Amino acid sequence: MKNALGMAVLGLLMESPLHPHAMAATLRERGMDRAFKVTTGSLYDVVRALVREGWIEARETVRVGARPERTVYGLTALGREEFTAWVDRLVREPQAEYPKFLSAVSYLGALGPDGAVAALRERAERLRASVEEMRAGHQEALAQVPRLFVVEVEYAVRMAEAEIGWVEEIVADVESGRLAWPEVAE
Amino acid sequence: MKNALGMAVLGLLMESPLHPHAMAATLRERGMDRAFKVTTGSLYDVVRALVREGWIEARETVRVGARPERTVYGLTALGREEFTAWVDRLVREPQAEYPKFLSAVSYLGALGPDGAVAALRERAERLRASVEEMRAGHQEALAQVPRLFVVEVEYAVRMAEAEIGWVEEIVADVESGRLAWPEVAE
DNA sequence: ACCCAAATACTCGGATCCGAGCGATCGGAG
DNA sequence: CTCCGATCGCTCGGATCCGAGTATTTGGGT
Repeated sequence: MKNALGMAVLGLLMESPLHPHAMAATLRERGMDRAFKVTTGSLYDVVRALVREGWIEARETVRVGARPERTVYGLTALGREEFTAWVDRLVREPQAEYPKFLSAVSYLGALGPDGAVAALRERAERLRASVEEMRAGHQEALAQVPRLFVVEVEYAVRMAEAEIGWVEEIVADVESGRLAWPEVAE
Repeated sequence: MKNALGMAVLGLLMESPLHPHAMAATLRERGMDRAFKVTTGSLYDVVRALVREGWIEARETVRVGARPERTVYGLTALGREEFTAWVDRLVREPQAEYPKFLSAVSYLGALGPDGAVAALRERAERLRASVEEMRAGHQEALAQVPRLFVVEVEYAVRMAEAEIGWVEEIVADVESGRLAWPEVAE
């Protein structure tokens, strides 16, 4: 089990049994799709994998009207344990991840000083917008649920702000010449 | 073309034609494998994709001794253009990404206040170690190449520091009760 | 009464990812 | 000279990912 979406599924089933379509709907409704990429295709794969591991199990398959059957899944005892173990592990151990921006920054040189400054400025602008949006959503959410349930938004905001700070610093360094531009493949 | 490893390949070929195995070796030698996940399997897929797009082309296939043939690839004119366009786009537009930690934080509640504090403390510790390591590597690198070529390490360090800051703040908030723990599925 | 948009619920297959493995060759210790 | 481990360079196939498609049904507007 690699896919973090699996964790979201376990998290939902901690509350009550559900069928896959309902899981997707609930995740989106709660805005959890900001933390997990929830695509239908993957979801069904993930559910199958969780069954294979014995962490969830089919409870019943019901048919409402003449729509496709719904298979309702529930947690097993093992699944309950694995869920917290999973969360614990991901919190404890930083994973080596490869954000696209990190890759792109490695080749900042290719843009030339002016190109780099322009692109970085635009990024900062977009980041500011997304921070604004997240903040607003967070405020709204806080009116309805305890802070603990939306604390991940605070994390996302903080990270975005740190990135903005770094980007602006680099822009300043390029403009002041503190970040020299050796001649390089253009 | 989604895979950022493709960008790394183009970046290398800006300097001179190479065969896949040499690309992997060079990337690792230069420590670029901190920005790109470089696995052999993916590399050959990526190279094939770049050929399909017409961004690189086979230049020759040579055989040294009786070892497997090496196919040497070089950039096309199109590839040259696409490289900078690619970098530019990734710098300008923040991508929605889904770091595992963000997912895990969404379920921090499942650990209980004490469990959460313990896990977060360990994370902070590990992050501090990795910052230390990055800093050391960066110093060493600066002695040999211009800052521009290792500026992505500065970014990584900055982000890690921001994360440490956030983690420590949350720990404090939990301990002081500023982050309340509604009773919840355990 | 009728039509169309949205919702319901899932399947399918192509694209991608990636580690294990493979067959060969080279360098150096004895 | 000969054996062994490291290196060379790549292939293969399973696992995963995921968007587009399918087929029905409900609901609201006219």
